[in-house]
Amino acid sequence: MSVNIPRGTQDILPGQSEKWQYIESIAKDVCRRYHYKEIRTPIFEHTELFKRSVGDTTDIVQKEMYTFEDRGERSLTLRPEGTAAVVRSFVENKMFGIPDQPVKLFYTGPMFRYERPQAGRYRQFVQFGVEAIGSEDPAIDAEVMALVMAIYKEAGLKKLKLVINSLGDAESRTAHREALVAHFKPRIDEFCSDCQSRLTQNPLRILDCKKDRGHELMATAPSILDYLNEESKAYFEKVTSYLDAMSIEYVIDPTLVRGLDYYNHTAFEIMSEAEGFGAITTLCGGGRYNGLVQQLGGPESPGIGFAFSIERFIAAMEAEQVEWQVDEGLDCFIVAIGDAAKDRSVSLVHDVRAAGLSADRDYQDRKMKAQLKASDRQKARFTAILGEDELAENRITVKDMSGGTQEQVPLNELAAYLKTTMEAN
RNA sequence: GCGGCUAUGGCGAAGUGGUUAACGCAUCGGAUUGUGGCUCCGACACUCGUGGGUUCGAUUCCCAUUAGUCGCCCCA
Repeated sequence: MSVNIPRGTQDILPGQSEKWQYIESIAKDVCRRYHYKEIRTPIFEHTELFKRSVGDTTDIVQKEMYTFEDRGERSLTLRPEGTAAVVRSFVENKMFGIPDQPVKLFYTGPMFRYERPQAGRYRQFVQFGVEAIGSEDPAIDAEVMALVMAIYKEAGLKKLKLVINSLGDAESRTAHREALVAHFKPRIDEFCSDCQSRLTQNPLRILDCKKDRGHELMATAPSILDYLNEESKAYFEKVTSYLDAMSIEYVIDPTLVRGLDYYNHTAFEIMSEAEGFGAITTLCGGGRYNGLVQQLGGPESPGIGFAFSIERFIAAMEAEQVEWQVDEGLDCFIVAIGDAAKDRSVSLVHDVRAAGLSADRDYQDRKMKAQLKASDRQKARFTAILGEDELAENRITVKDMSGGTQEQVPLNELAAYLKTTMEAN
C-alpha cells in the first residue's frame, strides 16, 4: 500500500496550478495599485499568539488548531488564519513607528484548520489577505472592501454579495450583549443546546443559528444597529457613505457576526450567489480589529483586514463558468528524426528557449508521427521538423500547426524566425 | 465531533456467489518507410480501496477500517 495525501489536503497539478497563478497575479496587481506591500510570516507561530488574538472560546482555538510541541518543548501551532501573525509582526518590528500610517500589507499562503472536509473546506487551504494597520479612518475600511471587490471583478466574477455590519465599539457591544441576554434568557430552554451555551459564551452567535432561525424571539431580537453609540453609528455611516461614493453595492445584515473575537466596528463578508456553489458560500471575510495590536503588546493601533480563500475563489469561477485567461500552449515543438537530428536538436531547443520562447521536444524515441501527435496534444503553435534532408542542407521545416503551412528556415535562424512570425500576428 | 452516499485499468463507467471482469476516452503500434487534428485494425486490469468473516468458491454477501464525497456544527 502506498502512502497517500493527508485528509483534507490537495495536490495542485498542472492544469489547475495555472488558475492559482492567475488569481494570485490579479490579486497582487490590485494590491500594487492600492499600494499594499507583501509581508511573509512563518507558517507556524507560538500557540499563545492564536489563543490571545483569535480568542480562547472560539471554535478555531478550541478544536481546530494543529498544535504540536517542538524538541525544545515549545507549543507551536500551524497558523489557522493570517491576521494574528501580521499583527504580531507589526508589533515585533515596531511598524507603528513608520511615519506613514496605516501600514498596508498583503499576504498569501497556506492556513491550517482541523475540520471535517467538505465542498470548499479543507484542512490546508490558501488564503490571500490584506491588513491595514494604524488608522481609524473609515475611508480605509471602504478602501479595503473596494480592493477585494476589485480583485473579484477583475477575475470576472459577477454573482457576488457584499454583506456588511457594524459590531460597534466595546461600549456598544456590551450594551447589546446585555440586551440579548435579557431577550433570550427567559425562554432559552426553547433553543438548541448550542444556543444555550452561546447565551453565556457569545450571545451574538445565537442570531445566526441555523436550527433556531424560525423561533419567534429571533425576529424580535435586539439588533446591534440599535445599540451602537453615537460614535460607532457615525463611523458606520461614514463607511457606507464611502462605499456609496465608489458605487460599491452592499447589503447591511445586522445578524452578520464573525467567528473571531478580535473584531469590532466594521465586519463584512462576500458571498457567492452562483448556482450550484454548494453549502458554503462565503468567499471572503473581514473586519476591523481595533484592540488587537495593544492586546499583542503594541501601542493602541487600530487595524482592518480581510482574507479570502483561493480554493473558494476558483470554485466561484467554475460555478459562474468564467473563462480562464491562462495560456498553456507551447511556442514550438521540435520533431527530430534519426540519431544525428536528435543529437542536433539538443542545442536547437536550447537556442529557442534562450531566445525567450517556450520549446520542447521528444524524449521517448518516438516515431515522427507520434512526435507530431505529441506536438498537437501539447498545443504547440509551431512544429519544427528536423530530418536527414534538413540536416544535410542545414535548414529546418517549420510548420504552423493551425493552418498546416510549412516553410524552410535556415537552421541557425529558427528562433529568430519564430519570434518575428509570432510578433507579426 | 455527528450523519448520508461512494470505492472496479491513466480517466470515466458496466457487471456477476463460480471458469477469459463489458464498454467509452486516453495511450502505444499498424493501415500511411518523413508530417498532427478524421477513419479503420490491433494491443492494453498476476485483478475489482485495505483487513477479516460467511462459503466448496467472493470483485459480487457480512463486519471492521481507511479514503473520497455531500451535509450538520463552524468557517475561508
